Amino acid sequence: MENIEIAKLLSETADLMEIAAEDGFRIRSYRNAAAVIEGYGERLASVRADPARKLTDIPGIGKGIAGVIDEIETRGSFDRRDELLERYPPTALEMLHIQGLGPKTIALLIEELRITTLDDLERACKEQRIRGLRRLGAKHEEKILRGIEQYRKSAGRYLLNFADAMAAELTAYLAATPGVEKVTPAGSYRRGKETVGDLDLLVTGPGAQAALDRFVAHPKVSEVLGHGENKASARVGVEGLQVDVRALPAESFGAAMQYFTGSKEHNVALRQRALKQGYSLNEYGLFRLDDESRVAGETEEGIYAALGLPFIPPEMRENQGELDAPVPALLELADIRGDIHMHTRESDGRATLDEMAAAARALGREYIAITDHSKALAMANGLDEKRVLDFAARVRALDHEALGIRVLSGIECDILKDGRMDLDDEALASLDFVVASVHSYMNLSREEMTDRYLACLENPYVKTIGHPTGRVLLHRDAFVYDFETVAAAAAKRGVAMELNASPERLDLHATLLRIAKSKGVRFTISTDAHHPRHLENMKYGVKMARRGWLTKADVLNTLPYEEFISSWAK
DNA sequence: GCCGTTTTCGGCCCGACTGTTTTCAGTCG
Repeated sequence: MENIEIAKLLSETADLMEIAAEDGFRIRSYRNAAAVIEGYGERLASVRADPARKLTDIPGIGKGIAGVIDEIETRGSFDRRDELLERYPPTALEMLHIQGLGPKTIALLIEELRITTLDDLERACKEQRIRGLRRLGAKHEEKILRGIEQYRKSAGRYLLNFADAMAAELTAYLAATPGVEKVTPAGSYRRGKETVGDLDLLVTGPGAQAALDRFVAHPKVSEVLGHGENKASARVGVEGLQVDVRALPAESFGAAMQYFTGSKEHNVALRQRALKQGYSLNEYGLFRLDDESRVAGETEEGIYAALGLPFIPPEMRENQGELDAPVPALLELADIRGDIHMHTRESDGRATLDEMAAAARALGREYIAITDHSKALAMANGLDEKRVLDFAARVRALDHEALGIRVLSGIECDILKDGRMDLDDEALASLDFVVASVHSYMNLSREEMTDRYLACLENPYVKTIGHPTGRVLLHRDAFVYDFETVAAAAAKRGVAMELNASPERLDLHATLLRIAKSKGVRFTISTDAHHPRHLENMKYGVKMARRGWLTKADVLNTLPYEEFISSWAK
């Protein structure tokens, strides 16, 4: 079994244990073990197979969990999980994803009202049966209904990194079929959308149809939805992502790529343009209207060129003016030189400064900023003024030559409710780089939140605004405030805005990037890594930047170290 | 459950808000 699947079983069981009100520390151990396993660089199966090694050598895994892993590897589940699943319906796990519902309330709902499905729960709220329960009232009914709505809205969507991993695995698998010449993902995944509903893979070559047969036989396929000559469709993995694989002839491969990459709106605009020029465009090619002869279709470039257009990068294909504007030289991953928002064990990260630096250097970064949380985030063990000063001195004393990478001392400082910084000026002045972020009071009124950001921009030490809208994909909506006013003020004050590259955030998103750019804002793109492997998420940030039409010149951490530092001088 | 040791048990576990209370449990970050 894969590490990720083992981790999932452990964290699900931790959820159930919470509903069963078991010991909190034990639950924590399960969660911690799940996180460790998910991030472990090697399959647990190979550790188990090696007589010279033990699972308990892995920090976070002791005798108990090691036994559980053995059980999982031999029979796919373990006793404690099975017992809990008999006591609680599977929906119990789903209910935990609803904002405002926690384990105690869920246990109460199941025990007192026999609620087993989301529909049950919705009905109970509407029939005002929740308010009869201990400690619960009318406000809870409203809150739960809102939570159910939000949850349903996000169901069936998947984060880009999840789609990315699945696309990589299936593309490699299909490409290994004899006679397959090309396998290319299309759809919203190729456009770099932050969430995707399904995954489209296009296959060409004499072995394309054999690839369809191989696809439906893939061990991760859980349900075949359709399997014909030219298309196979299936749900993949425990998560149930729908994947469509299409077999295509080489002569229309480019047309199919264009067609299936979308967006629908971009394609409509492109077809209208073709008609005006005397052509018809469909998924088989570009054809002359008069004699129906094929003009292009083998490549996407050929189609755009025949229509008198430059190649339009997939990330721009949203019908947001891309057919009428010059195509900018979009940012590339290779342009990125620094990663200037990340965490270590000083607050809520999982690795040390040295480990983060080494991982960043391995990815080719020239500089990083360590930006742990400030003290307002007590749960993350945020730094107070004294710890900040100590940390700044420690970074100054580092041997950057020996590290092979420049390390900046930084902080992700909380923006307090009224817009003041969580740390005093002396502490902020001691640091090289200050990211200012909102982590509390997220439901302020539009005016209050706007004023809060405007006040924060007055602080002379703030260099960039971290994850400026606070959205968490599939989970939490963006804060409400006057973005244009704040962006204009940031530009005026010389404060950058962050594009947070974490696949759970991707904040700012494309539309806001373009608005901010139009106001003169400069950007930083950072991973907000809490683990060395998160540093690789930079690619998602770059994707989003491209969706926002950003070029190298818009992004400060494309600058060489010395220029990056001096770019903040006002 | 795991971990660490001035080792084999005791520590791990913060702080604020919300909604329901009438002094606090539940949830969230």
